Amino acid sequence: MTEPVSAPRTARERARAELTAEIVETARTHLAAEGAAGLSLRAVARDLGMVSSAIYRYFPSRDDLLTRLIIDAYNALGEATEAAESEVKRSDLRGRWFAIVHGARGWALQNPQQWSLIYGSPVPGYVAPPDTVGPASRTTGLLIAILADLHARGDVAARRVPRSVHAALAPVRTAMPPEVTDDLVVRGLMAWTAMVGTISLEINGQFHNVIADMDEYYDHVMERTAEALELG
Amino acid sequence: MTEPVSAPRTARERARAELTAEIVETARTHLAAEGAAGLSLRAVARDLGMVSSAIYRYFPSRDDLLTRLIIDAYNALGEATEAAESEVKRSDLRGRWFAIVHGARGWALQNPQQWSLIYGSPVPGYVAPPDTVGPASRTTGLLIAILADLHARGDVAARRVPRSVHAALAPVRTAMPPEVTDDLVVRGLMAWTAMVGTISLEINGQFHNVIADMDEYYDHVMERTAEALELG
DNA sequence: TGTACATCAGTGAACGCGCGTTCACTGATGTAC
DNA sequence: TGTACATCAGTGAACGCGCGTTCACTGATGTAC
Repeated sequence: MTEPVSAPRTARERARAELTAEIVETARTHLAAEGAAGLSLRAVARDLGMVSSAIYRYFPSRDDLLTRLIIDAYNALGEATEAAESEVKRSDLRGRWFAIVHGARGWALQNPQQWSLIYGSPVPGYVAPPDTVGPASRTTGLLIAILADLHARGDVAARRVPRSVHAALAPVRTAMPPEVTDDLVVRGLMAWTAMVGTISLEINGQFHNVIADMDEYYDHVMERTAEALELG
Repeated sequence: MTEPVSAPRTARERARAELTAEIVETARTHLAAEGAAGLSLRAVARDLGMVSSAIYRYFPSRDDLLTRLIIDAYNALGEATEAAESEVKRSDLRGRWFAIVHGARGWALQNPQQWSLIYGSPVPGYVAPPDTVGPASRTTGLLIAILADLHARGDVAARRVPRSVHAALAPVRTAMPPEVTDDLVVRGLMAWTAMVGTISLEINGQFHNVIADMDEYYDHVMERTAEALELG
């Protein structure tokens, strides 16, 4: 995922790159099984047949390993949604939306703990370093592009938004083409919340004994959300 | 919160009730500070000046204490929303909706860890016993009542919903008056998801550097959600 | 091409910590007659 | 009202476990001349 720029030359460097990858992969397996709170350096080392202190040659602390997992998770989700979205004709905004939301849910259901790592409750005592910001915005970037194209298309109703709300939107606007109307920004955020919220509630089991067939329900809800975005 | 039905008679029973309450309260404080994963029986006992094994006279295990905290959280949220909602004129459906969503967010911001306990990622290794079902449905019950009243009012557009989605809704329907249309059920679920999703994302810090003024934003989003529900 | 030195990976022992849970025990409180 | 017995709360020690991190060391790999 976040591989070094130049290919490793010496045997030592090659071995180092491979072992780092193995540590991350093993840690990811443990994460999937136990959750972030249960991730243990000693357990990872044990699985790899090394002594626990050896891990410190590769990661200075447990938190750094966690950071790596978080960045990888953002990137994996980003790749999943980008790959799906890129196969759709640019002019088909609705199709692009569905590619994103289905790509995201598919990935989330296959990697629930990784999803929780990025969209669930923060790991207690852990503070995310700024390196996570870039990967985190890959998926949201796809949605922003749709909003921009939607605005460019021009035939979108733009409701007025109160001054106070306009002011509240200032931070998101820095990541967005300035022409996009406040109304569209709000609808985009609500659509995003609907997607993330629905996926998270499903993963957390909140739809048990509520919805029998989540595939159908999700599809229908995302359909309605697309309509609210006027994706046609 | 879940106090015994009959008042305690003997000194022993009174002391027991009081100490149980103190344990729960101390545990809640620890939960607020460390999160569910960091909740420790020994730490609670230490705070109360008892030896760790003494806790076992009151709770058979850590999981039982957690269960108690979960039930209390559901009840506290239920009380917060019920209290707010009950002050609104019955015919004012829009007002009732706002009372619920503001009550919920207010409680959540004051008790973020308790919110995460019930709507966040499940505590690893913990399985919720069926006792939590009743308290869990207090707040949702308020929303269902609004949907029923909305339907009774009669002037609500009811869009057709595909057969497959109708089938997916079977479980929720068992907790709802049968006249409520599929369309309204879906809109209710989406409104609920918007509320829980927005609050959870806020608590998890996902709106950092996105929204400057969450009060304004939340209010506006809930306004739009009320419109989608046609609450007038 | 060969040698001398520097760099690095992995070891094994240790530090210091915290946890949930069990168990035999003491002493106080409650109950039945 | 007083006595004998049963119930219960709290103690203190222990079991067995796991964790993150540090440190001095060995031996292999890489680099400069």
